[in-house]
Amino acid sequence: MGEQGKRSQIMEAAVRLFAEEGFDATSMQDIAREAGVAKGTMYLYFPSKDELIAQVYRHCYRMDVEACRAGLAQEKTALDKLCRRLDNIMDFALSHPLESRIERLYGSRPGSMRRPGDCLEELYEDIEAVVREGIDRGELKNLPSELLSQIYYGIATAMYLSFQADPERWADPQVRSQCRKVIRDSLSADRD
Amino acid sequence: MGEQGKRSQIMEAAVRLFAEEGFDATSMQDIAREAGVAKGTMYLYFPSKDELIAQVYRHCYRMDVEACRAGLAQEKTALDKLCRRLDNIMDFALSHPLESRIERLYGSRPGSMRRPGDCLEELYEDIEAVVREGIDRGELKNLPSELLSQIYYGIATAMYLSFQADPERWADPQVRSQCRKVIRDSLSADRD
Amino acid sequence: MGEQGKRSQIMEAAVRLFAEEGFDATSMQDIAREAGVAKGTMYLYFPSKDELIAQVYRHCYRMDVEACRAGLAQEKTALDKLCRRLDNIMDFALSHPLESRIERLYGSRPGSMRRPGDCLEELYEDIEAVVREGIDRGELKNLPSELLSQIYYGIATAMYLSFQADPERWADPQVRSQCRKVIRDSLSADRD
Amino acid sequence: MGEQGKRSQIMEAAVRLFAEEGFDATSMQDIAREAGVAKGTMYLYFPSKDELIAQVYRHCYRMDVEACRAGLAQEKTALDKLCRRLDNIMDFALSHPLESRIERLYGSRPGSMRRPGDCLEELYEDIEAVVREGIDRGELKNLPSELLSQIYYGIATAMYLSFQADPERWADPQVRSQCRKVIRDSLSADRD
DNA sequence: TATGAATGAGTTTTCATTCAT
DNA sequence: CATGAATGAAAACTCATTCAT
Repeated sequence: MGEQGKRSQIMEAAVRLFAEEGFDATSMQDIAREAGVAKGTMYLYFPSKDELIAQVYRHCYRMDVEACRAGLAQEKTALDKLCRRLDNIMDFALSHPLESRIERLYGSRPGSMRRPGDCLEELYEDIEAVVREGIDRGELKNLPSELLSQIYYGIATAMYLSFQADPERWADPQVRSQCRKVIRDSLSADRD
Repeated sequence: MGEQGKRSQIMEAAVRLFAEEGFDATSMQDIAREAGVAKGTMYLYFPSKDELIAQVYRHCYRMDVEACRAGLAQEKTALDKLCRRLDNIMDFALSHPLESRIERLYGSRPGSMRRPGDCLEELYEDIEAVVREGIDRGELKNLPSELLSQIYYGIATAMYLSFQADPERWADPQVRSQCRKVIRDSLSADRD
Repeated sequence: MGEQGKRSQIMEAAVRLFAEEGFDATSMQDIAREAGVAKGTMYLYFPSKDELIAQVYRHCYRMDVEACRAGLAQEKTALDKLCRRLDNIMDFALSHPLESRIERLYGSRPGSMRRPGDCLEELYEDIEAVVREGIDRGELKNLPSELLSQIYYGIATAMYLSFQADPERWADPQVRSQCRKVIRDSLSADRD
Repeated sequence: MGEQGKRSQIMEAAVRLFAEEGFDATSMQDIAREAGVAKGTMYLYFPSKDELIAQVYRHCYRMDVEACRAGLAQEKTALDKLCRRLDNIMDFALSHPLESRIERLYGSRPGSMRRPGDCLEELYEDIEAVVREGIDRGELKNLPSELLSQIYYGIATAMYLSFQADPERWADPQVRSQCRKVIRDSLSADRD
């Protein structure tokens, strides 16, 4: 596991340490030690610590995006898509706590907004497209799609934080359906 | 504003810089320069950078707690209280973006969970008490109070992030009532 | 005790702290606190830390010189004078351990040789005069007086260090006479 | 001399500066400059200034111990051993004035007694064993062995300080024999 | 490609000294 | 006289980055 190259070793070590200690409290030396390579080797694969951080983030982010898109095509309504995606989000977050932590740490990092193409955009755009469609069809509340997407993510994050302490509970089908209900209730338009 | 003492000057400079650059990327020297005092002066008022960070955080946190509690007593139902509090949260967050940022930065800081009595506890406990009561009365969804509180905060945060770009929009009464409706829909129990 | 002036308070506090912690590890602040005066007050009585150290040393040194000269006039032979002086040295050292420590600390301080008139000179000159006379009279070994004086002091210091742990033992008259014998044996010329 | 490694360069520079300026008055920067290396390099070889001091001391101490033990086995009586050792002590001290100074500085350092295994123990124990044996055999004065050892060291130190100014004089065989006589006279028991 | 010794800019912190009150 | 807030030079130590091997 991890021996298809020095690059992966370094990335995995970095994910582990960054998630546990934070970006600033982790030195290049720490990562090199954890990865089992020399300090100089780090710079053969990553030109700088900043770039390593960015690539670690992008790595985690890509895994998340991939996982979150699974099976979305099968769902018809916007709410079904959003609920399906909630499952994906939770499954990923609970099975990849380190990568999730990295995403959150990076998102709240000052200065990260400055790097274009860095942050969450793809995830948000996916969601916003679905949300926009749902609003247009009258399925979702008539609020700015950007706001509604944020709310959706806010709820998903809340659930992740809550289930994180005891990931087993999320496996319970009844719990999942209750959580889907929360999503539906918050986002769906009044019917009648 | 800010000349009633070196201590305040330093705190205000620290709030500004920490919020903009993060805790680690801001040096004591930077803060001293921004505050217009000498490096050594910092240590007359704060025994270490760690302690400065902690006190800056507590300062922001206290302002937030105070602001969020305003007028809660007048509300009767749990939902009314939560909606009133949403107003307070948004008003504070939009009028004190730096302090809000500090709160979020500190909360996601690795290692900050270790200092007991530090983090968000008071705010969460306030909310959880209301939520628990609402659940008991059948007013709110029958979910773990801790989860429901997280969801409430998740939605509030989402709204803050969304309105942050254009704080004026939150002043619109129609927008506010729509946002309250989201809170109500997500948290309230099914009636029948 | 110590209230005949700020100056004395400061000196006494300095003696205590310098003896216990050393010159470098004791800050002006520490001394001010111990003396119960403000930091600035220190500089009304001593122009600098270096000067305070020098004056503290001279104070201890003067006490020592005074104590060591007591009763010397009554003794006739060089050996009697040296033995009497040994008593004085030991009595002073054991009853003024702080002052003795200061003297030793200052003596081994690098850079202290540079200040003229600082170090031990008076004590040494006293002794050397006696020693020289003793040599001339054939009473003491025919060695350079400077060497013999050093040896005398070396033995006295050794005794001080040895009795320091249990000062009571020095009160025993038999012990004292044994110690005098050591002095006599080492310094006196062969008789025949 | 000194180019068999950075570590030695640093140690030698440290010995020089510590001996001349003292431990506290010598900064890591000073040593780095004297050794011709960068500040950071110091910390590749010594984890802290305290540790550097301790290792410098141990280095000097070991050299001393080694030198002082030479040829002791050949001597039979306690007095012969102590005289032979006096030669060793003087030879080492006069040929290694820096190392000797370091030993004395470290010994009189406040706080150095706290590090166990640090100070002079080995040297003292060596001597005390010889002294104890000499007392038991009636060869030396019947005084506490600890006191007699101190006196021996006191005399040796006195001689070192005295010859330091003009080391050539110690080479004179007549001088040496006179000095040995002082040792014999001070320590040996009365014969009759 | 891989190493790790070497660097030096930058960080936190201390403290002797000054000076307005 | 007395104070103690303010200063800034200097110290110990860290760490991203380079480069000779």
